[in-house]
Amino acid sequence: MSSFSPTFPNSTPNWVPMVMFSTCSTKCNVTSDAFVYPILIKAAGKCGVVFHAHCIRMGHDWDRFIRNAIIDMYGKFGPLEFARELFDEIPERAVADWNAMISGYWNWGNEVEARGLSDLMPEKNMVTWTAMVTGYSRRKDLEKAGKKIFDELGTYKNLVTRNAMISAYARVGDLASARELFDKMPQKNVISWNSIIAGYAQNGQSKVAIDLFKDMIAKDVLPDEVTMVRVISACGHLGALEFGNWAVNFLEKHQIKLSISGYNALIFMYSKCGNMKDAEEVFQSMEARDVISYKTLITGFAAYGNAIEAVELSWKMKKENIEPDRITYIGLLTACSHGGLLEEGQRIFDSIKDPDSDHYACMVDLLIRNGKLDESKCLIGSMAMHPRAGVYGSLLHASRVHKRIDLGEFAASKLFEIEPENSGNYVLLSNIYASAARWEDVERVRGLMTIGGVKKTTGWSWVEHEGEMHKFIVGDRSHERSADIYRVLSETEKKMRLAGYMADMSCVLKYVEEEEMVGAHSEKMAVAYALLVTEPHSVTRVVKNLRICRDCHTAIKIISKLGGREIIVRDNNRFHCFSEGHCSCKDYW
DNA sequence: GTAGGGTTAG
Repeated sequence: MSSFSPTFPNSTPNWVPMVMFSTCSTKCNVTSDAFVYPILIKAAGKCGVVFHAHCIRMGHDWDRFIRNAIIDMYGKFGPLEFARELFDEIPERAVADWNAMISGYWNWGNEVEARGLSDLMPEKNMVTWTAMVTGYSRRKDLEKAGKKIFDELGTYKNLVTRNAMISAYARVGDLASARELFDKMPQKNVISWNSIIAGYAQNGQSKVAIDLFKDMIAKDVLPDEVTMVRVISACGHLGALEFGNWAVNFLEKHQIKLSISGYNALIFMYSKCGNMKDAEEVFQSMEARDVISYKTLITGFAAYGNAIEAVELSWKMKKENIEPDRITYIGLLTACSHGGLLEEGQRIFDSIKDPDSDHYACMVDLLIRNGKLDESKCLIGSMAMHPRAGVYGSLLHASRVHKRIDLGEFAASKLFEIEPENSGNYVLLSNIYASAARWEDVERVRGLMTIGGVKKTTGWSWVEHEGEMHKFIVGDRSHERSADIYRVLSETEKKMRLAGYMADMSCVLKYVEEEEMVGAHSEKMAVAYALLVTEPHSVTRVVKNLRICRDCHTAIKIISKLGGREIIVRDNNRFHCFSEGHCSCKDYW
């Protein structure tokens, strides 16, 4: 962050709204300069400027271009009916008019009208096909109707349609086809790279996305903002702060300017990496913020346990007249839950107009963390909709912590119905029985898993070192420093035991042999590796200050270097900052 | 000299 000084190049240039305003105010009394208007309207659209331009009067040859640009604008920003009115008034429609209208329908998710128009139009071109392919892939509906379009494309294959197909394949999760098409392309441009990088990133393969980005650089293709947004976001998902900082330097070096989404990606990356100071700095430096800026930072604070900051942000949001959406509320409730703000959480929950199952799950979690297990069961009972897995998941976890077998059985029975394939639920229930020494029940639950053919998912974890990601899989010894890792692991265990941290150790090391918890083994490998490459001699000191948060026992990840007496550990989506024997979440054992 | 491809959130 040190050398990072943001500007806002993509804020709307002043002249655009001015010209737009004069266009409208003169009732589109176009002059011979009218040919610039379609370009200006398009430019305005790219900047997000919407203006009222429904008053077009035809009187000039160029007006059909203006009208087309306006249809496009309404198609993007609404109201769509205005676009349709203009479209219906056209006596002789050009292919471009049909295409603009069809894209408008797809933008608003109206497949029926989009398809209807495409069937009606007398002649299609490449643009029509591209719009249709993209439309179907957005609906994840390539199988039903889009495949036919793919085949029909035939002679229309060019750079743009291929790019559209790559992102279409990626959007429906068919990365193999996307990659095949990408590799075989006679020409590529930056959008081809963006499409394939986005494809991997969207499908949870952030590492491949970053590797492709490295390829791209090596091939001297200059990335643009969209590439960087994807790469920075991928760094966030991986917790790869070193490479993320490299990317920030790259932005500066190549003078790639960021818009709001670029800044949002930076907020996301820094928050995910536990670097809330820089996340907040980016947020503060922005000239304009949207709901994503807010919810990303709120979610970051929530994960880090800074409930007050999260709640204060929601007030600031109100002042800026930005309406929280459902994910913002999830972030806020999570923050209250992790920060112990029961009343504030309850107040926020009550203020949600139409709470969904996820909001209930957060609320159940909040009640449980405050010891209100039976109240949470009541809340579940009061739900108008069918509770999703997360709702019972919170209850099941709490039942283990509070040793409430009755509630655990209740939650597990529901979870076995909703997601019978999820091995974690069986493991948790069997652990609940085990902690009460009810071995017959332990065996019974394991039997259920065998009968149902439920397989434990393979645990894996990773840690970043010098810009490279190291992946560890349960039972895997293929890492080049595997011998060292196991040595550090066993030394750590001994030192922890000598230091008298048996209880904490259970979370980090107890299950090395048993591999009881999903992923625990690989997480420990990652921890050991982090110790190995950072400060191998400070293991004892770190261990002395370590307290394990009750949520950490499923997954532990060190994402920062072990400097001083502070250690930042990350589980799936939450940070725990331990120092002096305290955890930032105030939720440690 | 219109229209089509890539963008952030639990």
